Amino acid sequence: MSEYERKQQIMNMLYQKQSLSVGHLIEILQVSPATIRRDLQKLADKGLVVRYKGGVSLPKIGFGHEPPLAEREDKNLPLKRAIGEAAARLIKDGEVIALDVGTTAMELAKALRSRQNITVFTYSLPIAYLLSNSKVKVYLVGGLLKSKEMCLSGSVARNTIRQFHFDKFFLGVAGIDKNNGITDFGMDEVEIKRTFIKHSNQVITLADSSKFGHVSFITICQLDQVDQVITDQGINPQLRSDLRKRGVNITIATGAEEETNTNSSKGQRRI
Amino acid sequence: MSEYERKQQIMNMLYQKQSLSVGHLIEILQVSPATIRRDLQKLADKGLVVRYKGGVSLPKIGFGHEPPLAEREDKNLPLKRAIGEAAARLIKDGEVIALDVGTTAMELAKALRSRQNITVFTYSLPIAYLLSNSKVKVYLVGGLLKSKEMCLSGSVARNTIRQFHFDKFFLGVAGIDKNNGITDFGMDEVEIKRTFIKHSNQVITLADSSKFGHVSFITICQLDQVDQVITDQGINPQLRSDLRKRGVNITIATGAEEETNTNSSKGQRRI
DNA sequence: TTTTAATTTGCAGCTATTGACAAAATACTG
DNA sequence: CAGTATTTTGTCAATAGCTGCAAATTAAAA
Repeated sequence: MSEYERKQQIMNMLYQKQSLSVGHLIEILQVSPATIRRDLQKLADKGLVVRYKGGVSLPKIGFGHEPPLAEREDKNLPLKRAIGEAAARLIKDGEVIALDVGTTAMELAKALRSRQNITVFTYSLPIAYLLSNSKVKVYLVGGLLKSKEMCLSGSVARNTIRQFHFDKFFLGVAGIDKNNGITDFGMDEVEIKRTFIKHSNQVITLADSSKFGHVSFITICQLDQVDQVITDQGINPQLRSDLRKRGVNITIATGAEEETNTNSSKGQRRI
Repeated sequence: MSEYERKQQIMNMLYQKQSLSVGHLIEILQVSPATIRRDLQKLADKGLVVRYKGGVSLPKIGFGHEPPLAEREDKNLPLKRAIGEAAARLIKDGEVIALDVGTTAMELAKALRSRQNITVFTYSLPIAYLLSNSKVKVYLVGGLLKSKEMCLSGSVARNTIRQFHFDKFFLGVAGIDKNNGITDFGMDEVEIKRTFIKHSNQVITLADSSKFGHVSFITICQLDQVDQVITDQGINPQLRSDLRKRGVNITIATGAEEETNTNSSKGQRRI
């Protein structure tokens, strides 16, 4: 078995068991301890696992488990995480929400893993996977699977959505602009987004500051159809006041409430 | 064989095996290592494969999360694979089929990865994921996500299914018995299975020999609603003739047709 | 603290890969 | 048709990468 396959298998097993001992891996993969440790070292360098003496585990943030989708690093991730956490605080017990595809929506999903009495509708398979071993009730819309984005689309998807009404829809976007409204690329996804908007009580847009003033290919909707926008501190004050003048309710996610006690005290120190 | 043909064959084999070694490719394609490596280099440049020392594999899209089902070893797996491959041979170009959840259906899905012009409907997320980077068109029904089986269920799922009609439904079961018919456990899944049966032209049951004479909790349907049963050589001849007397059309998958003709020069159905 | 276990590091052997170049096949041109 | 250019393929040597062993180091436990 090649190094690549070994790493693949380690990650697969980790997603199932959350943590693995080096000894166990030696038995399973039939290679020397040194080799396993070198593999784990490399995975840890990429941030895919957390190393501790005697084994590895998936990286943790707060309580739940870290996402399957940790592959590529996104330098805006901390911002997106703050936005996701701010968005999660808007969701009250018992609500039924709709969740868009994309990394920002994924961050919101992560923040929801510790919640209960929440129902999430989504058309994103990664988000459905992420929430599948939590107490959140997950509904997936039907439809044609788009392999690149791993999301569902088409008339089947829209028909599923039309059967329901959601308390809140959390919308991910490519661009938000005072003249051109909310824009995105990808016709299939835009159709789904519009359908969700039509069937939701409140539309809450998740957009990190890089999205402001940017215009993408397709207009999803105008600004007045959006009830609230959540973004990060990086937003240009000029843009912000422009949008506020247009009646857009903008929330700035500070991400101040950092997990100060995450990996303090005993056991499990990072290597 | 031209470079183009070689690349096609490499991709086809990859869809079946997920990863290949350079050495293996040299044997199969009968060219020098340098040539294989150049081919793989070009494929990797286009993002069609991921290169690693000693071989290649299909790129992991979205989440590098292999279904839990694939992981646990199943000593009946070779039998199930033979059944899956036999079932795949029943599927003709252009057909729209429905696929059940479970390991046997998963083997059928694996056998379909190298096909094209096939449309698959399923309520299993692992199967959808497996087929997502192939040329098969994948539709997922909507519904409530059951985290244990990673499948969709409930009235949303049934309503999605009711909108369609399928050429063939491949049914996985827990038990098949001459008196009690086809049985399974799990109310939610059984409801889905029944709905698929109602909307399919042909019902083909996939059942390894251990399932025969076994009765599970819930009756899915009687034997006369099933058009064909595919099983392995291990089946008790007595049971088999009993069922045949009842008009059940039983196919024995031998698994004999091991890759003998896969790479025999001009076999090449499609390029 | 001492003891024990896990990890890191350097080394040697092995295998895969890369790059340069020549040979062969193919396509193009007069 | 011959001759030339272009592309593809194979060979070989140099390089880089992986693995297992064992010694040295470091962290956890008693």
